[in-house]
Amino acid sequence: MSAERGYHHGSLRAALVRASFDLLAECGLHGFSVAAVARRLGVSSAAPYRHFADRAHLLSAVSADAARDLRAAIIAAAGAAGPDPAARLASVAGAYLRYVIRTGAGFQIIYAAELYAVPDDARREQTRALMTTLLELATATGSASYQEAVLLVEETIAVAHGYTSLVQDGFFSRASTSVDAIAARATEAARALIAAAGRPSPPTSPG
Amino acid sequence: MSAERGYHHGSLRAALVRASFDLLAECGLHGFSVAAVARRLGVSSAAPYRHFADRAHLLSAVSADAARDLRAAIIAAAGAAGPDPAARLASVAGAYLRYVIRTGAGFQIIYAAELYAVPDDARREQTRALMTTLLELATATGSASYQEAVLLVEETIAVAHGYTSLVQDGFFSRASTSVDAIAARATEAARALIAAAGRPSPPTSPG
DNA sequence: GTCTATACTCCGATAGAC
DNA sequence: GTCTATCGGAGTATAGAC
Repeated sequence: MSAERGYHHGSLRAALVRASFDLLAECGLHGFSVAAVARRLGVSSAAPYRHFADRAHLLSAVSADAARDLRAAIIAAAGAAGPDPAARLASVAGAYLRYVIRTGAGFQIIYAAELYAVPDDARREQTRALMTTLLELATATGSASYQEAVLLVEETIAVAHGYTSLVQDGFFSRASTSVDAIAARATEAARALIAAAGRPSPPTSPG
Repeated sequence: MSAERGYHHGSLRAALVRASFDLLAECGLHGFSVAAVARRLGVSSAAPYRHFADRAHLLSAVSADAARDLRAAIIAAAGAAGPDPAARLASVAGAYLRYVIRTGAGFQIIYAAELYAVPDDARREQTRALMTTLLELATATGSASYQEAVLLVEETIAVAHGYTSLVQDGFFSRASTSVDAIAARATEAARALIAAAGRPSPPTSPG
C-alpha cells in the first residue's frame, strides 16, 4: 500500500486504475488528470503511458471496471430486494447512488462521450452487459414492449443520477444525512415512478 | 452583434456574461474558460479582468442571472400549469430542463461549490429567491412541515436534474427526441413523485 | 477600457538514459 | 518498465503602453 518512492509496482497498470477511482471519487472528472494519478502513486508522469496509450484509454479501463462492478452491485441489490419485479428495478436507484458516491464513477464516466471513439472491446462488453441487465430488470416488471422497458430504465436512472448529483454538489448537508438514507429515498422515488408507469395518467400541461 | 475586431463594446461586462452562457450551453462547465469567452467576443484575454476580479467572479455573475431567469421561467411555467398545486410544482421539472438545455446554466453552476466563498450579494439574493420560490410551490401542495416541503423540492429537482443530465450526456438520441418531449416526461415523472409523496408507502428494502 | 506582452502553472505526450 | 528531461499548448492573471 505504501507508494512513497517506489520504482516498480507488481502491476502499475492495475494500480493506475485503482488510483483513478480514488481521484474521481475525491475530485470528480473535472479534477482528473493522468499526471495527478501518477503523482498519487509516487511514479513519474511518464510512467502511465507505458500502460495506456493516452488519457482516454486509461479512462476507458476505469469505465470497464466501473460498469462491471456497478452491474454486480445492481444484481446484488435486486437479489436483496426480493421477488417483486418493481422493487427489484427500484433497488437499482439506491445501488447506483451508493456505488457512485463511493467510487466517483457513474454514467458520466461509464458512458462518457469522450470514450465513444476509444476502441476498447473490454469496455464495450461491460457497458453492454450493464445496459442489458437494466433492461432485463425493467422488462420483468411487465413492460409490454422494448420501448416501454427503455422508458422505465430512463426513469430509474434519471432519478438515481439526479439524487446522486445533488449529493455530489452538496445539496444535502453531508453531516446530517447519511448516504444510505438518501439511497433509500432515491429507491423510494424510483418505486413511485415505476408504480405510476403501470397506470394511465391524466394529461398534464408540459410546463 | 458583430464582434469581429471591436475595440470597445458599449458594455463589455454584459457581453461577457452573455457569451459565458453561450459557451456553457455549448461546452459545459468543463469547457468554460475566461480566455474562451474573451476569444468569442473578439477581445483580448486580459479584457475580462477589467470587469471581473477573476474567473469565479465572472461565474458568479452568470449564476446570479441564471437564478433570476430560471426563477422567472419557473413562475411562468407554474402559471401555465393552472391552479392545481401539485401540477404547478411538477411543472418546475420541465421548466428546469428546458432552461438548462437552452442556457447551459443549471444548479451545477447556480449553486456551484466554487462560488460559495465569492462574496457577491447580488448572486446570493437571486439564489435565495429561487429557493424560496421552490419551497413556496412545494408548501402549496399541502406539506405539513418545512421538512416535508424540502423533501418535495429535492424530489422535483432530482428528477429534473437527472433527466437534464441524461439529455446533456447524449442518452436520448438527439435527432429523434425533442427537448419538449423529454421536458414533458420529466414533468410527468415529477407529478407521479409528488402524488406518491402525499400517500403512505409500503416499506421497501433500501437496496 | 482595451491592447500587447509576459510570467506562471498545469496537463498531455514524447525521447532517450538506465 | 520506470526514470529524467523536455516540448507544446491552454489557462489564469498581471504589468504597462496607448
